Amino acid sequence: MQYGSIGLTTMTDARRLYQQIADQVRQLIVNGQYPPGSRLPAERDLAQQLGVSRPSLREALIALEIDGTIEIRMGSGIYVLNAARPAVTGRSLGESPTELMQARAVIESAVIVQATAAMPTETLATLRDILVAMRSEIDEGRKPLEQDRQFHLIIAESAGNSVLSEIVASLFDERHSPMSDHMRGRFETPETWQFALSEHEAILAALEAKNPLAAQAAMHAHLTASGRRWVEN
Amino acid sequence: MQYGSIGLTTMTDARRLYQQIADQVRQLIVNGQYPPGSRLPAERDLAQQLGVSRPSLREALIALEIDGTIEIRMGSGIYVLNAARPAVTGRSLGESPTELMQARAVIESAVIVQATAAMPTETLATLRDILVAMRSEIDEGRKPLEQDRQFHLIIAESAGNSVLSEIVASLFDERHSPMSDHMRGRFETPETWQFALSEHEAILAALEAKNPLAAQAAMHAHLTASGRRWVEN
DNA sequence: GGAGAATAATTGGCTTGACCAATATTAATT
DNA sequence: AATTAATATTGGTCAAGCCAATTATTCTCC
Repeated sequence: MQYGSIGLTTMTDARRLYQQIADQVRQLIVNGQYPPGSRLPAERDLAQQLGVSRPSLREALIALEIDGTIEIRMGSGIYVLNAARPAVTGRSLGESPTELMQARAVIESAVIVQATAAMPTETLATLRDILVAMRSEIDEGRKPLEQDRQFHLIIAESAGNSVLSEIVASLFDERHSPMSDHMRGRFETPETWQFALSEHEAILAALEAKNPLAAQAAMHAHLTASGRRWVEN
Repeated sequence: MQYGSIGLTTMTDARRLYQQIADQVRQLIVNGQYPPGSRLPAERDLAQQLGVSRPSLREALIALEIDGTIEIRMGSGIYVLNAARPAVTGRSLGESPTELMQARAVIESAVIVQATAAMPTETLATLRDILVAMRSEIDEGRKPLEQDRQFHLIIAESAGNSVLSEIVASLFDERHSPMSDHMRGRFETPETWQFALSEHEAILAALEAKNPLAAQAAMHAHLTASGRRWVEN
C-alpha cells in the first residue's frame, strides 16, 4: 500500500482506503473546487492526483454515489449533484436516541392516519396474528424484534406510499441496529417488551375501530413511551 | 461484459453491475441462506459463484456495508449484520413522483405542527426575507430553488429535531435533484414558481398567526398542489 | 458555409492477475 | 498441555487490459 501525493491522510488513519478517498473528494466539493453541477476529473486523472489506484477510487465513488453526492455517467464523467451532505441513513442519524424516537413518533403517527382508513380486514387480522406471535415470543423469553418490525411496517405499508414505508423501515432499523444497541449499552428487556405489546394492543384496537385520531394518539404514545424506556433504561 | 452463471439477471437489466450483485446478495440473506450473524463465502468464492469479477463483487459489498447489511473484517470474512433492507436514499426513493410528493406532504405537514409553536419571531422574519428574495428571483426570470429549499428547511429545523430536518432535506433534494428533473423531462416554470410563492405566503401567514392546524393545512395543500403541477406539467 | 455522417478520442465499466496486510488454522517445540 | 512458529486463508489494494457509451473532431455532400 502506498500513500502518495496529494492530500491523503497518513498511515495513522485506520479507516478503509475507500472511506478516506470519499472524504477527500467530499472536501474538494465542500471547499468549492467542484461545486454542484460541476464535473470531476476523469477517474484515471483523479486517482493519479490522489495517489491511489483507479479501482480504489471507484470504490469511493460508489459510496459517494450512494449518498447522493455525485452522479456517474458512463462515457461522460462524474458530476457533483449536491454539496456533500450526510446520507439520511448514515451514521449521523441515530446520534441522538431522543431525536430518533421523536422523529419516529411524528412520522409514524402521521402515517397511521393515512393508513387507518385504507386498512383492509385481512391486514387487521395479520396485525392481530403478529401480536399473538409477539406474546408467544415474550412468554418463551425471546425478543419479538421481527414481530415488532412487521407490526410497524405493515401499518406503514397500509398507507400505500413506498417512500413513507421505506422511511419507517429505515428509522425502525436504525433504532434496533446491533451497533446502535452496542454503542449505547441499552437493550430491551422482557418487561419493556410487555409494555410495548400492550401499547401495540391499543394501537390495533384503534385501527379496528377505524378511528384515525385514536390510532394517531396511540401510536404517538407508544413511540414516546418506547423512547423514554430506551433512553432511561 | 459477460453475464455469467448463477442467478445474475440478463442483459435487460440496465443497472450498474454492483447494484445487481448487491441485490443478489441481499436475496441470499433474505432467503435465509445466510441469516444475520452468519459468514458469507470468501470474496473469491462468492465472485466465482455469482459469475462476476472480484472487484465488481467488492463494489457491491461496499454498498451493502454502507447500508448496514454486512460487516467486512480483513483476514476473517464478511458477516451478515441485519436482514437485508433497502436503503432509504437509494434509487428506490424517487421512483414515483406522486409518492415522493405525498410523502413530503404527510411528513412536512406533521413537522410543521411541531414547528409552529416553537418558532421564534426572528425565524418568522427570516422566512419573510426568504419570500421577498423568492419574489425577486422570479421577477428576474431565475429559479428561486435555494430560497424554496431554505423555506422548507428552516421550518423543519424549527421543530428542533435533527432527524426530521435531515429527512425533510433529503426528500427536498430528491425532488429537486438534477437527475430527477432530467429523467422526467419536467421542470418548474415561472408560472409554477408564482403558485409556489403564493402558497408559501399562506404557510407563513399561518405560522405568523401561531395556528398549527392552519399551518398544517397550508403546507399540505402546497405540497399536494406542487406535486400535481410536477406530475402533470 | 452549413448540415449531417463517419471517425477518433475520451470516459466510465468490468475483468484478470498479482502482491500485500491481517487473521485463522495447523504444526512444531517446550 | 501450553506456547510458539509456520502456513493457509481471507480481505485490501494495485496494475494493466479490453469493452461500452458518450463526446469531440473530421470528412463529405449540398
